[in-house]
Order: sequence, then structure tokens, then C-alpha cells
Amino acid sequence: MRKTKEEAEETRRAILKSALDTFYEKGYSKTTFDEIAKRINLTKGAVYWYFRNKPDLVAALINEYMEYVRTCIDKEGTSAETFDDIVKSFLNYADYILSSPTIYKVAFFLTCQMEWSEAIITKVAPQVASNKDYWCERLKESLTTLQKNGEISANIDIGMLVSVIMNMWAGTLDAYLSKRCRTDLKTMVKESFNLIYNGLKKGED
Amino acid sequence: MRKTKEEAEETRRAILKSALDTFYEKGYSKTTFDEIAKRINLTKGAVYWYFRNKPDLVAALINEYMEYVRTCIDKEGTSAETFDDIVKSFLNYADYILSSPTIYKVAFFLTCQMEWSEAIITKVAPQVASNKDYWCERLKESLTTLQKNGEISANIDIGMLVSVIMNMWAGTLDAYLSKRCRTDLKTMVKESFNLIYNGLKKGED
DNA sequence: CGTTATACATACATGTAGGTATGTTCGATT
DNA sequence: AATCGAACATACCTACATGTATGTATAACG
Repeated sequence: MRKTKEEAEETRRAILKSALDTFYEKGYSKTTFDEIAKRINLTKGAVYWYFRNKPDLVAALINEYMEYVRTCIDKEGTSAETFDDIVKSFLNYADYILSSPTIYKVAFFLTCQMEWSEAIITKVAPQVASNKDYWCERLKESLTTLQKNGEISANIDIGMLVSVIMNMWAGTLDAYLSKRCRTDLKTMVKESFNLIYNGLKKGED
Repeated sequence: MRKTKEEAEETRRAILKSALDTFYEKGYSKTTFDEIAKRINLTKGAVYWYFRNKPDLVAALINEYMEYVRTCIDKEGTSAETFDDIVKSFLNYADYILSSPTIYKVAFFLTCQMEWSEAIITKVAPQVASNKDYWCERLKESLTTLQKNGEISANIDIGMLVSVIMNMWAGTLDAYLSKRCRTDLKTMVKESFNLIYNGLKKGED
């Protein structure tokens, strides 16, 4: 029954994939090593061979896909020239979540099916936070440039603006994933940014 | 050991309070009827006497406090005359969450410590949604009035605006409760509404 | 080619959460 | 005053999830 190194790596990835499916469907605490294994015709022993326990498994899972997400963020590349470019980067991110079933499951799992126990928080939260910080930094740079170029009012605190935008984005995504919002995600994102940009005031346009 | 009706009602409320504390500290799935009972010097039997199972207990708990929240929303009373009034209503709500440990625990439990299994969704989600809808309706009325009065631009879709505001509010509250945001909640709310109202554009003020 | 460690399967040990059945006490009802 | 049922306590049963100990076939390595 001994496998080659490559075959072993395959089973490791198969376990992670099966784990994601199970977590996605049943939620964190109702997922057992036994079910993860049986879905791919293995036994608990195999899963325990690769992962000490559930928090470790989740951490490995998130780590796997967070890295993947980050490369996709990077791939998008150059910083924004206009506010519309920023909106587009968020729309791309939305597209990315919607078009990749795997990433969708990860996002759904993290926002709706996770239970943030102490062990999970210490192992998973830093990774998620790090990824968010990375995104925030890029957003901050872009907005600062826009402010220098005069597209954004000079008396706006960019740090605060970043926080507001991120909260709005998180809230929108969360509402969509948890099915509290029937509207299309990308439409919501567009409308949200449009509102923030133009404001509500009765103006002159 | 037989109690009077009033004493029995007291223990029922004591159980709900103990349940909230336990859910708040340990999360949904790690909370057991045994611990809920022992915290107030009772046994599992007592808890089972009042509640069939965990989903039912959670539903009763949420129902209890949602009703309470709704009366507080109502108490605030008359509809808004200016945009600032709307902001104030959200600030009041924030104040309310922050100043009442019980409501804070409910909010924290719902956003961070809950696992949305099928049974929970069918029993709890409708209550939460109903409460949100109620709030949305009042928000929509207020915004419509403001639009008629000319404080808000006429070409803004109020329905969409309500969604955006609610998402922003939910995202802000969630970030605060899950400790992802170090900034004070009320400050964040103020800044968020300020941004939505004035917009980012380099204007003429 | 023999040894060893890898990559699992199998079996078992243990704790514990959920649920029920039954007992017990006493307030309420007549 | 006797009875009944509410309000629990106690005991127990069962399922199952976590974790471990052991077995085993074989790839890798010298």
C-alpha cells in the first residue's frame, strides 16, 4: 500500500479538497475526520497521518488557498490611476470568488460555517488578517495617489476611508454569501462605490 | 423542590441568561446543557424541562432579546427629518449595543460564535431577518422623505441606498465585534455616514 | 538486497454530548 | 385531606467524535 512521494502529495491535496467540501456543506464542528476520509475512499488514519487535528487541518486549508488568493491579487498588478480602477479591482475580486467554486467555498466557510474557537483564532485569523492587510495597503497607496492627483477631496482621511471601504466590502460580501441579499454581488459593489464617490447630497450634475 | 409559577418563570429566565453567557464564551457547538445548568446550580433535567433541544433554546433566546431590541427601536419613535437624524438613530443603536452587556453578547454570539446549521437557520434566521426588515422599512421611509424634501439627490434609488447603508452598517459592526477594527464603533459609524453623504469627489465646500 | 521509514488501514480506548426514563418533592386544585 | 401534576433531580443509555496503538505493504535508500 506504500505510495510514491508524488502519490502521497496527491492524497494530501485530495484530503484538503475533501475537507473543504465537507466544511462547506456541514460546517466546522459537524465535520469529522471520518467523513472527510470516506468521501475519497480513505480512512481516518490517512487524515491523521497528514494533520494532527481539526484546527491544524483548517489552518493548512486556509493557508493553501490564501496563498493562492494572494497571487491572484498580485497578478492584477499595477496600481490604480482612477477611482474607477479601484472599483474594477474589487469587481475582479468579486468575479474571482464567484467564478471559482473552490474560492467560493472557502469564503462561504470562513464567513458562515466557521466557529471561531480559541484554537482556530490563533491559527487561522492571522492568515486572514495578513491577507486583508496586504489588500488594504495597496488600496491605501492607490487612494493616496488619487488624492494627490486631485480626484479625491484633499480633506479626506485616507486611513479612515480605507476602513470604511473595507467594512462596506466585507458587509456586502457577507450579505451575499449568507443569502441575506438577493441582488447580484457585482451590482451591489458598483452601486456601493458609486454612492461613496458621488455622495447623496443634491449636487450640480 | 416544587416551585411556584413565579419562581419557575425566574428559573426559565435564569436558564436563558446562563445560556447566553455560555454561548457567548464558548460558542454554539461547545456549549452543553450540562454547563448551562451547572452555572446556576441546576441539572440538565431542568434545562430539558423548558427546552427540547439546543436549536429550540437558541431560538427562544434570540426571540426573547429580539423582541426587546424591537421595543427599543420603536421607543426611538418619530421618523427622521434630516440625514443627521438617521445617523443619530444608528449611533443610538450602537450605543445600545455597547452599553448593554446582554445585547452585546447576543450580537457577538450571532456574528462570531454561531454555526448556521440547517436547524438553526430555519428557527433563528427568520427572526433576525424580520427585525432587520423592520429597521429597513423605517430607514426607507425616512430616506424617501428626505428625498422629497430635497436633501437627497432625486436620481438616487432609495431601495439600493438602503441596501448599501445596511451592508455598511453590518460590515462595520461585524468588524468591531470580531475585533478586526481597533477604532471606536461610533466614530466609524459617523465617518461612514459622513462619507456616504458628502462623497469623495473634489467638490465645492 | 536487506533495512528502514513511509503511507496508510484497522482496531481499540475514551470521553462526552444528546436524549430519555424514572424518581421525588411539593404547590395547586377539588 | 387526598390527589394530581408541575418542577425539577438522578440515573442511565446510546451514539459518536477524537485520538492512539498497532499492523502492514512497499517505496526509497544505502
